[in-house]
Amino acid sequence: SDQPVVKYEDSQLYRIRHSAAHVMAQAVSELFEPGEAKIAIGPPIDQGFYYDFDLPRTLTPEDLKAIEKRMRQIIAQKFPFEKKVVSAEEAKAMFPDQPYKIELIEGLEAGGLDEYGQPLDETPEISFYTHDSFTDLCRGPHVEHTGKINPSAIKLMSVAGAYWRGDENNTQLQRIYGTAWEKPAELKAYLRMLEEAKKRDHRKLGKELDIYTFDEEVGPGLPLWLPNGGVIIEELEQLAKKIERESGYQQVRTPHLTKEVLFQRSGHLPYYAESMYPPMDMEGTRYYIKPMNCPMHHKIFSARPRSYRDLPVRLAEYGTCYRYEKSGELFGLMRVRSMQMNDAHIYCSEAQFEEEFMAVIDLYLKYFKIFNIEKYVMRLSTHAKDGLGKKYVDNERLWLKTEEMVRQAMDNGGVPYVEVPDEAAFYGPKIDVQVWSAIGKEFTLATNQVDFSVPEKFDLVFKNSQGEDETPLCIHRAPLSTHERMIGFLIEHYGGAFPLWIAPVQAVIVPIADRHLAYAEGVAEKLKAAGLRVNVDARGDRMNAKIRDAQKMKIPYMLVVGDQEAENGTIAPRLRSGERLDALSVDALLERMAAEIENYA
RNA sequence: GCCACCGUAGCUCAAUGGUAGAGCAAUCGCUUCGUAAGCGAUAGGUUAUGGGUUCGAUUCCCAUCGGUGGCUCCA
Repeated sequence: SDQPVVKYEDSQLYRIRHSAAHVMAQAVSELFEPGEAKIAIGPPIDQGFYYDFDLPRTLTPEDLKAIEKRMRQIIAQKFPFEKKVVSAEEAKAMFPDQPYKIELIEGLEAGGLDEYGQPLDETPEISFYTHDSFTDLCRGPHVEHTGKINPSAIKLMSVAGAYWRGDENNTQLQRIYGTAWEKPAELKAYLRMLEEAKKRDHRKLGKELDIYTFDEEVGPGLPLWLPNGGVIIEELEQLAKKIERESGYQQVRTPHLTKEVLFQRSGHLPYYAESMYPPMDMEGTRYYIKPMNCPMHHKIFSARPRSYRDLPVRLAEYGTCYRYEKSGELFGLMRVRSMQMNDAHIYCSEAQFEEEFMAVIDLYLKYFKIFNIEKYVMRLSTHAKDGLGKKYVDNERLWLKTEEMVRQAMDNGGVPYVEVPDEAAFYGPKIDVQVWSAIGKEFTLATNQVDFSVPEKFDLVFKNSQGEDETPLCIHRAPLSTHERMIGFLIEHYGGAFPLWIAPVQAVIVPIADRHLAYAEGVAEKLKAAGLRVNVDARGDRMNAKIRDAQKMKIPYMLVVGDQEAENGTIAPRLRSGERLDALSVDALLERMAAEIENYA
C-alpha cells in the first residue's frame, strides 16, 4: 500500500496497450491492398485499447480472429518501436494515402489540436513510431519492442461503429476494441470480472426478480412495472415524500399534456424538440406530451402573487415525462422513453441560493447514506463558450456568475466535485451525480440545476422587501433521479438483494409438510397485519426446493415452520446470507424486522 | 439515428435445406419431507413478422420489428 502511485499514462501497461493498438493497426492494414485501409486513431483506454479504421468492407468476427492471430506473429518477432521527429511537411509526405493522418498533422501544425480535435496548450512536436513495416503518427510512449506485449494477455473484444472525431456528421469508422494486460492471469481475471458484471446487470436481474418487463406491442423504452417493481416504486415514493415534507416541500400534481405555447415560452422547443414526441393537433391547437415538469411548476408559482416572505417556494412532484430517446440510446431501465422523475423546483432569491442549493446537496448525501451509495462522483457541469446561443442560453455574464455561485457553495460546504465544461443544462450550471452501471456505463443519477433564464421567460416575480418586482432563481433538482434509472441502479447496487424495507417480498413462510399449512397461514396473517409483505409457499414441493426458490429471489427472510415451530408457536428464520437463526416467537420476529426496517438496514 | 452482431416453448439452451427437442417453470397425480432442485405424467412452438429463392425454408436472401456491443445523445 506504500507503493508509489504511477499515473496510468506513465505506466508500462499504458505502453503495452498503446503498442498493441499499433500492432493491431498493422495486422488490419495487411488484410487489404497497400493504401486501402485508412487508419484514424488508436489510443489506450481504461481496460485496453482501440483503433479506428476506414475500410473497403466491414470486418467480420472471423476477421477479428485472423487479426488477433497475426498480432501474435508480429509480437513474436520482437520488432523494436523506433521514434522519429519530423516537420509537418515531411510528415504529410509520409502519409499520401492517409487522409485522417493528414488532417491530424494539419491540426497539429495549425496551432495544436490533439487527435480528438481538442486544443493543446502548446504546439507539439510531430513524431512517428515505426515497428516492422508499420509507421504511425504518434506521441508515444511505446514499449521497446513488440515482444514486450504478452501474446497470451491480449484479446480483441468487438467491432463497433464510431464517428471520426466523435461527430455524427462525420464518416463512421470501424472501431476494434481490444484488451491487453501484462500477464495472462490479469486478462483472465478481467474476463471473469466482465462475466460477473453481466450477472449483476439490472436487465438480467430485473427479469429474474420479476421487477419489470418490456413488451414489443407496448414499445421500446416503455417499461411495464411488475408487482415487485410496483412495491419498490411505492417505497421510494413514500421515502421521498416523507423527506420532502420534512424539508419544506409542497407536493403538486400536473398534467401529462400541455399546449405547444408552454414550451415555446419556456424556450425548450428549439433546444429539445428532437427529444419530444411529436405534437398532436386537437381543434386547431397543438399539444405536446411533456418531456419535463418545469414549465408546469413555473405556472404553479405564478398562479398567485408571491412575496419575498413566501420564498423559498419548493414544489415537488413525481412527474411522469416522456422523451423520444433515439432507438440506439435506450438501455434497460437506465435510459427509457417513459419516466417518473423525483422532481422539484425551488424558487428563491439570490441571497437564499446558497442555502437552498446546499440543502439539496445535503439531501443527496442523506439518500446516499440510506442506500449506502459510496461510488459516485459529483460533477459541476458548466457551459462552453462556443455553445452560447446554440446549446446554451446566450448570456455569458450570468453563466460565469452562477457557475461561481455553485463553486462557492460547494467549496463552503466542503463537498468535493470535479468540474467538466460543456455538460450544463441549456439554462444554467448543475451538480450531477455520476454513477456507473454494472457493465461500466456512466450515468447521471441525481441532478441539482441552477436556472437563471427560464423564470424570466415566464415572467416569474416576487415582491421584494422594497416592494419591487424581482425575478427568482430556480433550482431544478432530482436527488432520486427517475424511478426507472434509480431502480435500475439499485438493482445493480444491491445485486438484487434489496434491504428489507424496500424488498418486494420481505419474507416467505416455508411449511415443511402440508399439515403445517394452517399454522403457516396464521403466522402470515400476523406478519401481514403488521404491514409486512409475506408469502406462504404452499406448493407440494419439499422444503429444500422452497428454500432454493426463495434464495434465488433473494428474499430477506425464509421462515421455516414444522412440527417444533407449530407446537412452540415459533418460526425458524433463515436469512438469504444462508445464516440460520434460532427459533423465534412471532412477536420477537416482528420486533426484529421492524427494527431492521426502521434502520433502513 | 448510425455501424456490427443476434432473435427457436414463460426462462436457459439444442438441432436441421425434408414442417423442431431437452432441462427448469406451469398443470395433474404420487410423495409429507428440517434449510439451495423428490418421482411420474400432461400440456406448451405458423422457429419475431412479412416477402423472396427452392419441389420443399425454421435453416439461404431481402425488408420490417425487437434485442445486444459500440458511436452520437442523455435523468
